[in-house]
Amino acid sequence: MSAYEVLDRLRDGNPRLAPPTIYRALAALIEGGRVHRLESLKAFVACKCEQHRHVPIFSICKECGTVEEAFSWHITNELSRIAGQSGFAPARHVIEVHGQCARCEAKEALA
Amino acid sequence: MSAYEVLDRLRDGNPRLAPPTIYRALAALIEGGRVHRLESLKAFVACKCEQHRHVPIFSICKECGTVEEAFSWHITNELSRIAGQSGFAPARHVIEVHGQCARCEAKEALA
DNA sequence: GCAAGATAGGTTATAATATAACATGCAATC
DNA sequence: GATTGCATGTTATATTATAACCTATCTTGC
Repeated sequence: MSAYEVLDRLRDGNPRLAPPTIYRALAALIEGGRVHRLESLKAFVACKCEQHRHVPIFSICKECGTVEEAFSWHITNELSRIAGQSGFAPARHVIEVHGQCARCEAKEALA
Repeated sequence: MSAYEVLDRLRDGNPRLAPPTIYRALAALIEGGRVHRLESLKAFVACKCEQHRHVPIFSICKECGTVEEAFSWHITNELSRIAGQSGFAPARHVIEVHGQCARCEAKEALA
């Protein structure tokens, strides 16, 4: 969902709502780990995990737009290690994989 | 460099240049692997590698904006494996690490 | 209680990023 | 030379995001 889609939805009940309000709310939710920003889509998703403090790995279907959230300490650590080789101190990871979900692949195979 | 920074530079020699021209050129360069888009910065970098067909891992310094490009088959494969667990077919990976580069850390330690 | 400052959220305006839609020109083909 | 197809130019606008300022509420010391 883009920030402006959120805005449109909330405007139904609250017609004076403006973009900064949305962006501030999203910033707070992201801060708290309840929402993630999908950088490559300029969009936002609710965090689906119980534990809101991991590094998320997103699989994004280019057909239907469905987003799956996964995580892996192994990848997070390995990524920190590689980035850290030149003395870089990692603070935030962005990991997104674009492709096609199982459902859309099946659909395409039929056609 | 943002698309509009590129535009401003090229406008010096070519005042009628417009955004779609820049975006089309960038799209072609990205297609050819000569340029990458930094999704989390809405910016573009020239690919510094000889071999323009790998999956890049970017380390982005939040102080000075310097971007380092690395790669790792291990991470790429592991990421494909994890995304693929639910039948997802990976096509494009976005891997970006934000943090502080060695130089900026040193500078901060002095201050 | 009340003035002074701090803080959160509202509001207006605009900046920055990106693309749609249409126009033009040029080359290849017939 | 007309026709068609493609690349690029051009205009306009859509989309995403933030700056700057305003207002109300809360807070702390007096």
